[in-house]
Amino acid sequence: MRVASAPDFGLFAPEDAAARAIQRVRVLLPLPVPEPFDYRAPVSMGLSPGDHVIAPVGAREVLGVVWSVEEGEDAARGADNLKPIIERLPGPPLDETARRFIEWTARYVIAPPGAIMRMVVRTPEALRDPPTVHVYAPAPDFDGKLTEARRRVCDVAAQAPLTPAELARRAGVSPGVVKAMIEQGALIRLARSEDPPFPEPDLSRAGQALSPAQESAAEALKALVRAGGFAAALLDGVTGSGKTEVYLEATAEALGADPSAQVLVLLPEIALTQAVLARFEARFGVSPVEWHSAIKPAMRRRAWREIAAGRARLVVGARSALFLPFANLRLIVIDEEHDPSYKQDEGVAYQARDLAVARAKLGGCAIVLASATPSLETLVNAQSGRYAHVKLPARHGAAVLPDVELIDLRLDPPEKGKWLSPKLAEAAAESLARGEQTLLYMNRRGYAPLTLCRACGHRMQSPETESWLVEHRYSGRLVCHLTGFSMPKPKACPKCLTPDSFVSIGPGVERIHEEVVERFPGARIEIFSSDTAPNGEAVRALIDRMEKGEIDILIGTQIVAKGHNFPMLTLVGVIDADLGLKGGDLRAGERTYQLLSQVAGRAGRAERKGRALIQTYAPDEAVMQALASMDRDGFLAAEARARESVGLPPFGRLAALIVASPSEEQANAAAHELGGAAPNTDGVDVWGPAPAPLSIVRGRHRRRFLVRADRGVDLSAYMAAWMSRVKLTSAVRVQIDIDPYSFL
DNA sequence: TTGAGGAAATTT
DNA sequence: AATTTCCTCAAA
Repeated sequence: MRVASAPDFGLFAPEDAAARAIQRVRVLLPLPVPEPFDYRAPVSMGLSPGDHVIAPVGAREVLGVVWSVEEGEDAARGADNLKPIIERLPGPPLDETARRFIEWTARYVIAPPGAIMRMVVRTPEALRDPPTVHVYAPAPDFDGKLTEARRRVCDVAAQAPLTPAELARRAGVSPGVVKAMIEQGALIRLARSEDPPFPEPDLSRAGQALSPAQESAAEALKALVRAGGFAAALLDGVTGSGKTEVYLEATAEALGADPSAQVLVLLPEIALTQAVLARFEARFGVSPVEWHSAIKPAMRRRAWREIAAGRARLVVGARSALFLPFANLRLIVIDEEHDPSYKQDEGVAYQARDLAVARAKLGGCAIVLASATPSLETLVNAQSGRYAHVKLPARHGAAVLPDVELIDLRLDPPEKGKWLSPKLAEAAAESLARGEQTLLYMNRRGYAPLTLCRACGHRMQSPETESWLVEHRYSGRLVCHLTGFSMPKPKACPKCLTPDSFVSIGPGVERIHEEVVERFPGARIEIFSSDTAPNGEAVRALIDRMEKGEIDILIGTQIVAKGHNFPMLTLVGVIDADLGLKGGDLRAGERTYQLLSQVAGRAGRAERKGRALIQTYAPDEAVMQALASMDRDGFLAAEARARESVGLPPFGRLAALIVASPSEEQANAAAHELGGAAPNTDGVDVWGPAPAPLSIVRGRHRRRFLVRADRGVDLSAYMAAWMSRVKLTSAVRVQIDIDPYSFL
């Protein structure tokens, strides 16, 4: 604290000159404020852009990042009114690429930059030196006598310094012995980091032997990596073609480029299992650094610190890993790039796959998008030459395409109250008789999607969203699959009070199970859904039983679509192929093709040809025809033509805007005001407002706009301009979703 | 007046 | 996002 000096000393007091030497720093805080805040800091703090600091905000102290620094007379003027930076944190600064990525993302998704910052920064602890524990090693210069017990403690401690409790336990002596040795100086204290660096990937290991096709694909990707700078590639290969081994070679190439090079592999959240990590470990001798929602805070801190320092070289994570503060990212891999889980719909809405391409561009690094069923967006980019198109044909001996047949439910309907058509039931019986396995795919959890009162026609609905409650018969509850709301199934209709008046309409996996048990008494039948296998352990146990042939018929939701290969599985039956096509979603056809071709692909190996039977009421639909002939490219070409003709993505842009308010009138008023304020621009269509399909969520009434723009239009700028024209009361929330995937 | 309780404004 | 301030309503 400076003491006010007398006027006659002022001119000469050196601390006064020092005090004037201040910097004005702009700090981006992880708060939803529109711009970085200004603070002052002494020049001696030596701040520069990217540095992490603690700054006062109101009564709080918040972690932020220095965005820019100004020095000199101009900067000092008026800076007295600014609050001072409290502290500069040690630890590596956020590099320029990371900072530009935050700005770019904020602009693109129309969020305040601080909202993006909140996804990047963790706690100040991740920036301070890691916590340490005290461990003890034998004192080299200790010359006192050693008893037998003490001798043993020294031997253990000489192997590796340990905590007193560990030393005592491993040496098999009482803690008192160790304590006395410490007091007498026989052991010396060392500090060991609780969060040590992760072990380095071993690049000297050879990868798996690659087929000639894999070899040339790997070579193509390695060439892109070696070239340096931005480059994108679609790695396009069917399941079982060995895509993982190919991108692991590109990973090795990138890591080998320089000793601080980092690689990020993004996977759909569900794929982050031990099995996948094991493949990385087999290749590089160490487990990669993991990043996803289930990682605990202590590991999060450690991973963040090591990634920011550039010491964590290989990171595998879910979509949120894209916002980690990489110091020298040289390659991004997006596995299963078509997977819808890369799209975040809530809060800050973003498509991690698209942001990753932007991140790669900003950082001048390579990006590989891998899939057996690429998204139309990516395929169009590959075909137009913006991305390299690296194709990988099926490996000999791997799963071969099954024979796919459509079952026209109009001509071959199931009996009343049943869901398996005679053809499918017969095929399952044959498969059972041969001792082979059957998979029945039904993408709906629970027993029945609708519970109806026979007496008055009342539908059981979720109180918040008014969507139907799905009956779960095993738990005896009615569940809303959108919000998670659940209630016990009532004894009587809540509307007309008639007891036992409910009828269950439509099938879910539990109902299919009921039917299959009735049809095939004695067969071993199980359900595979997130209800029967809620965690990784249960999933593994179920897959294990299936692999060992302990299950004859497995009834599963889309959880079965992902990567398991069951050698004895020869028949796949899709109960209701039309389910995913309902709702008029832009990508419904694409998603149905991806999901069903993946499910069908579970059937059969080279030595046992598989069969997939797809039940549909619309066998003439392009998706169904494409599935029957397994003609992926034909289907995508038709889909592309259809989208191009109406200017939908990827041949145009889309944005959704949802206004939500607790009061319906307020929501309507806000929607009306927004509707009137929409700028009139060539090449932009604004549709709406309309009540959102989920018209009430968490007690808020929702109104929805959909905006379509030609490809050349800067849709983010359009939406931002639109928003700046209206000032809404704070009770009304507006959510903008650039390139929406969910149309609820 | 006082004080909940909730909406609105503020944070550099 | 997290506080602080402002505002309204109702009881004393």
